[in-house]
Amino acid sequence: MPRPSHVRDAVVSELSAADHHLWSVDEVLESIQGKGVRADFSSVFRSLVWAQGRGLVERVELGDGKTRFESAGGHHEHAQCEHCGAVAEIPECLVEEATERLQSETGFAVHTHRLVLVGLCPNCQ
Amino acid sequence: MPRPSHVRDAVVSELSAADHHLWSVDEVLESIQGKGVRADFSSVFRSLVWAQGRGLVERVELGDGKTRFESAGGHHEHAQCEHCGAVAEIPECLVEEATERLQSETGFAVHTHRLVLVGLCPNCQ
DNA sequence: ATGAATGCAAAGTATTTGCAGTCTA
DNA sequence: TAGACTGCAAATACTTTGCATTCAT
Repeated sequence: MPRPSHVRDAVVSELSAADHHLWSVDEVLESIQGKGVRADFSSVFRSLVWAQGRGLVERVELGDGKTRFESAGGHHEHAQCEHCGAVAEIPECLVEEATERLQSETGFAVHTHRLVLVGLCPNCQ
Repeated sequence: MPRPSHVRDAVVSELSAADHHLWSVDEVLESIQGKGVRADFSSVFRSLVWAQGRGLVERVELGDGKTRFESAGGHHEHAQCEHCGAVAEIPECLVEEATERLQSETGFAVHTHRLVLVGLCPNCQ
């Protein structure tokens, strides 16, 4: 019988609170610790993987070597500032329309995609 | 005065030979070693970084934690098989058209992007 | 007691760097 | 000899796993 999981609870709650905000494991850890939750990196990591398996959160790879997570929900893309690293969310999906065409052209059955737009955020321009 | 750089030469030659093929550092290393070139991982890595700085090759992040390189050239996207890892090239760019619109919507000055389509290749379907 | 969640530490994986040795001009 | 390239090894940076401990049932 499961024992209450304060870490898991805090992690899931944290991500669903800030919709579509991107979190690295460290950020989640610091954030919930700041709220008084006693937790460890690996527990947070495992909670995130667990939540991913349950479809609660999604793993996002921006290509900078750090894994991030966000609450699962409507699909969207991300734009990352190449100077300060800030990430903005782009509500619409730019790729969906093209996947059918791609399937016939390449033979790939495209299930999903990862798109990161890279540039300068308003502050860094 | 520079001394002849057999590693650098071999690396650049290897990448430009197979146009737009994606190479991990290890793959480049094994490939040129197979051709009798004596080389080390770090030399190959540094050659690739050097070539990137000269605009000869581009670094490609597929989001699986392995850095890859390909010869620089016309922009295109990649599709990766989620089962076997095979990568196919997609000649056209699906995003270009949208960047202007994004700039006005998000304030980001988009310089480039990373797109990876993920699905099943013909063999793995 | 049982079984699951957690913390700590160690192992993994891949990239990046320091530095001494090598080699050509 | 000077200066640049190379190889080896160590340092980084993150992610992932093993295992003993803790805790509510």
